[in-house]
Order: sequence, then C-alpha cells, then structure tokens
Amino acid sequence: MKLATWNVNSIKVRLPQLLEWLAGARPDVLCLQELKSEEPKFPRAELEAAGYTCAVSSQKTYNGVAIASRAPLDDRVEGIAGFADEQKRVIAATVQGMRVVCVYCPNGQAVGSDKYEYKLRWFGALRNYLSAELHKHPRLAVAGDFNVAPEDRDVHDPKAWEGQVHVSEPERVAWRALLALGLKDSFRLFEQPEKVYSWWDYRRMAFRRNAGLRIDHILLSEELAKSCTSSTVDKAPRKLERPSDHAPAIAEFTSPR
DNA sequence: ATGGCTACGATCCGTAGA
Repeated sequence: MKLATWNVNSIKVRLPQLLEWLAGARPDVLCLQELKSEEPKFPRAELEAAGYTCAVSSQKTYNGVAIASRAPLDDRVEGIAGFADEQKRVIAATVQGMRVVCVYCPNGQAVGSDKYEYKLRWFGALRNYLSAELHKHPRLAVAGDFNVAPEDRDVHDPKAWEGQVHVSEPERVAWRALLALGLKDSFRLFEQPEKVYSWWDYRRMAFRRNAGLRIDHILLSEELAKSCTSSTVDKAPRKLERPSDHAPAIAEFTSPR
C-alpha cells in the first residue's frame, strides 16, 4: 500500500505531470493540495481513466484539496467540524479501513500578521478535529502541506530562517501538539539522509542549490505507523519543466494480512 | 536592503504563495 501527498500548485497546469507521475509511481492513495480551481473543473474523467476515484473540496483561485484513490472512498467529510471556514483546506475519506485526512494548512504569510493568527487558530481547530478522528479511527493518516518545518534539520539554512513563518516557535508548538495526540511523522520513523526537503522556492535557483524546506508531511496513528515500511520524498517531478514548487511525499505500508 | 518566480484573474498590475 502506497500513500502519497503532493501540493500541485494548480491542478490545471500540473495535470499532465500528475497523470505521468501517477502512471510511474502508482500510489494507491494520493492527497492533493492547492488545486486553485473550481470544483466542477476538477479533471475527474482524466483521473478516472487513470484508475482513480476522487473526493474533492475546491474553490476558484485559492486552496482546494482532493483525495484520489484506486479503491472506493467512503464517508467523505469536507472541512473541520465545528470550525467555520470559507477556505477549502481539508477533506477526509475512508479507504479500505484507513481514514485519510488531506490537509492544506495555511501559509501564515508573516509572523504577527492576520494570516499568521489565522494559521495558529486553524492548527488549534485541526488538533481538536484529529483528536476526535483518532478516537473513531485507529488507522488514521493525515497527509498534506503543513506549511511548518518541524525542526532545524528540515530547513536548508536555519540561521536565515530563524523566527520566520514556517519555522517560528508557535508554529512548531502547534505541530508538536499534533504529535502529542499520538501521531507520528512517518518520515522520522526511519533513518534518513540529511537535507531532504519537499519545497523549494521558484526564485534564485533554490532547487538547484537544494535550498528547501520539509513542509509536506504524512502523519500516522500508532497502529498505522507499525505497518509503515518507508517514507520518502520524490524529487523527480520538481526537476521537470514548469514544475510545482512542492515535491510528492510518499509512505509505504505492508498490506493488511 | 530589496527582490528574486509562478499562478490566477483581472488587465497591461495586484494578490498570494512559502
């Protein structure tokens, strides 16, 4: 079983790359973020032809999330229960007994800004939501763009980024509050090479210099973590012409029984 | 010290991302 997450930065622009990647990587489940397109425009037919059924929550211009799956998706839920939000950032569904929550966490723009305050409030609501989900679903995966680099080793230049949005202490505290629920960062279940990132700025040849951040994550409940056999980032799509600024993160599991 | 790219929706620039 292979679960992946990818912030595609426009489903319209990235569709050819997405289909190509699906054909090669063949994930069983893929969480998508930043569709940036109205829900009726989501390319359901193209993904269907590629073997995937989709749960979509999207809007014009900003945000937008989806779960694509080879197996049927049940009990679809959009958004965070009890947290009123116009922004389409969360969708959840159950696939073969595994609850999958796909998240596009707020960027936060700049520490101290209104958007930063929103980010922290949003993470508080996410924590409460996931706490309830964990009680209902022992096999829970939360995958997406968290817009938080959890530790300095997830940052290419910790000195330059010190105190900035994505690495600030309140954001890292919000991240650790998710771990405190019993969720595991799948990437850190394994010995990893240094300087693995999932996002690189389009500017200043950041990808060439590997000047990145690891902000796309797959969190697993303890029960799911037990069957996880690897967690990696696939840099290949970031090398293509006109890439997303994010690369896919992938977790693999031993098949149940 | 600043702006550097990219996508979008609206124009020929502003907003947002991270």
